[in-house]
Amino acid sequence: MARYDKEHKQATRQRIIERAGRRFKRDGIDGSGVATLMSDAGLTNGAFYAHFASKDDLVANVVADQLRGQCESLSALAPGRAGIEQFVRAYLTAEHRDNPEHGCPSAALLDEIGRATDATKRAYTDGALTVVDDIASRLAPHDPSSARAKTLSVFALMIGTVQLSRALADRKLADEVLEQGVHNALTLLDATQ
Amino acid sequence: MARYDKEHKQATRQRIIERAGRRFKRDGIDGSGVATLMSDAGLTNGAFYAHFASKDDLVANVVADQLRGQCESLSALAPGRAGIEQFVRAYLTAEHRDNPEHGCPSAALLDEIGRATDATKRAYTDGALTVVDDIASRLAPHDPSSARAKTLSVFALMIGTVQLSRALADRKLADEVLEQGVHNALTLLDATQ
DNA sequence: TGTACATCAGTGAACGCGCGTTCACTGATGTAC
DNA sequence: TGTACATCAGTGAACGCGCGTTCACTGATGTAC
Repeated sequence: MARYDKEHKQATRQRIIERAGRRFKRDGIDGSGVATLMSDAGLTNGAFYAHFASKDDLVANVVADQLRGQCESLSALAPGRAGIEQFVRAYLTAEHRDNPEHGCPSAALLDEIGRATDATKRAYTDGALTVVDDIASRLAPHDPSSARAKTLSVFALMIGTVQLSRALADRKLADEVLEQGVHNALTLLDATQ
Repeated sequence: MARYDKEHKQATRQRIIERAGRRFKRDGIDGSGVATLMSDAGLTNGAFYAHFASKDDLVANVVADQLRGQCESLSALAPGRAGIEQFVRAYLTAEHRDNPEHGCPSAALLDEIGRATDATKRAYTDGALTVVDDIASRLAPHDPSSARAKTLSVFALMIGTVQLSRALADRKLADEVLEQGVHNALTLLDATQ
């Protein structure tokens, strides 16, 4: 049960963070207990505090990790505006709406993050800026900083759209909202500010 | 302690619903316990089940009530597009961001509503459509149904913007997002689809 | 080479607490006589 | 008019349960002799 090579504990920690990300996105942060999170990672509750100082500490780490993952996935996109459009269209799908556990952490958790600790909000801010600056640099390679606010705002539209689509009990209406979201996101991206 | 006129119990029920709305918007649904909700209404926990079948039942009623309130507040707006612009500008302010308990239920709770019971999602859908159809009829008095999807999408932008602004630890950036949100919401409203 | 020991990731029971929910009871008031 | 009773909104203690957190312990392995 012990004396593993020194990467082992790190790997376990990372596994807890990744599984917790899925669980949080599915059931909410307040809706996910430590015992469940540890069981998701194939461990028992007692081991949790060998890896994290508190649940809040885990939350901040999960938020940072989720946005890091989102940022990495951007590198698979086509360069320039085509890649952004690809991203927008993939984001605003019924598949994303219906599978929050594999989706965007912002769409699943943004209002809970707004009520979270400062450490979590800071982790969110840093991670979101990395994502957004990556996108902004594709949109306006010569002046990415001016594209930052615009990109953040388009991102807000995308987040709100998926959340709204998840909350609507009428499937047809929920699909319409996604479709209109694609149209509006692209309109804003192409608007000359 | 009893034998009140028959409106008394209804008034108490309504008071519970209204106070619970504020508490939910401040601390989240999962973050608000029944004992706290009743204490907010000046009562003790035991009386709760004389008014509601369960916490879920209260949640659905609160969601319906909150959207009804939002809809009523629309009647104070100027007629036509000017009223909509007024609404958008009031919504996307630091004041709204910093006082969720008096603000929009969608901005505070939308991702939790997406994980709630079907009854709650249905209450949300019905209430949101009433709000949105009211706005759509101001935008396009002769063809409100075609403006519905567009209005829902602008509403999604506004919701996402306030949530993002609440989650960002950098105040200046959070303010920028609101400002850009106003610009983009108005751009979309004026776009000829 | 074989044995005794140190290490330490993980176990699992327990802590006090608040959760949603139930229920026997209270006590102020309207009604009946 | 005065008294006994029925009503019923609200009380507050208790239910079992899961929460976040603590801690004495386990046991497989690497190291020392």
